[in-house]
Amino acid sequence: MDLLARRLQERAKQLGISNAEAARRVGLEERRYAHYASGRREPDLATLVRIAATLGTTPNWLLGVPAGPDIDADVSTLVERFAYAANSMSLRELELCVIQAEAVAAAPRK
Amino acid sequence: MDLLARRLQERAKQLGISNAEAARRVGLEERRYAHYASGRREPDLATLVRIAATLGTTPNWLLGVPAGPDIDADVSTLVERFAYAANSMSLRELELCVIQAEAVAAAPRK
DNA sequence: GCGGAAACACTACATATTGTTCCTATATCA
DNA sequence: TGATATAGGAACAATATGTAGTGTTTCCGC
Repeated sequence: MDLLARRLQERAKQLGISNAEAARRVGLEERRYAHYASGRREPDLATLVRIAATLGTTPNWLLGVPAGPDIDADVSTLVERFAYAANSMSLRELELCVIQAEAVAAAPRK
Repeated sequence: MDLLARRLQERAKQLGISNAEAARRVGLEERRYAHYASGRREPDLATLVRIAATLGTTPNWLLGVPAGPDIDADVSTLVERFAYAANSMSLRELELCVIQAEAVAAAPRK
């Protein structure tokens, strides 16, 4: 399986949507998107960018390019997801999410 | 002119090399690379990644994807706070925070 | 149990796009 | 002048893509 395909599957799972739903959101025909998600075909660059934007990720992540040199890949991926989700929130909601996260970070470890 | 083409030209200039030299470094035939650098053709995804790596950039930059999806200053400040808090969390905790944030973002507005 | 919708895999083919070759032109330098 | 390097145009065979048809499996309401 191709890396892009795995990432598309993974991202859909993260968002809790089916590939067909992802296709609809991106504005592509189901079958066409299914080709990308199965690794049989590759999208052109403009389509890649649109898919990444719609799914709340970046071409870098879809193509398996590490975000930063020193940063932990898993952490930065999760922070990116948060940053994207932040755009769909009101400022107040975002603030509450951050407060909650800071509380989690400050919670005593066992 | 295509964006990728402009970025390739810009990057070559930054590195102080010709397009032909860039082609050699990436390991592509001059003519083929020249097509990318002129916007007449698009590379496949694997080639794009290789070009980006060789030229010391990323697919995101070559495709013009902004570093951070957020634009608002208040939003990016809060995201930064989150990123800082993320360092004090376990990966699992961070993941749960992100899932929670995504759920908030996806919740219907009144 | 049954019908229908949804998701996904496989095949096929006309079309569009690419990789490559051949050719021309300009600039630089020995 | 001759040699070398870079850049780009035109054209064609090879390749990859978009789309359609078909079939299978799973799930859900009745």
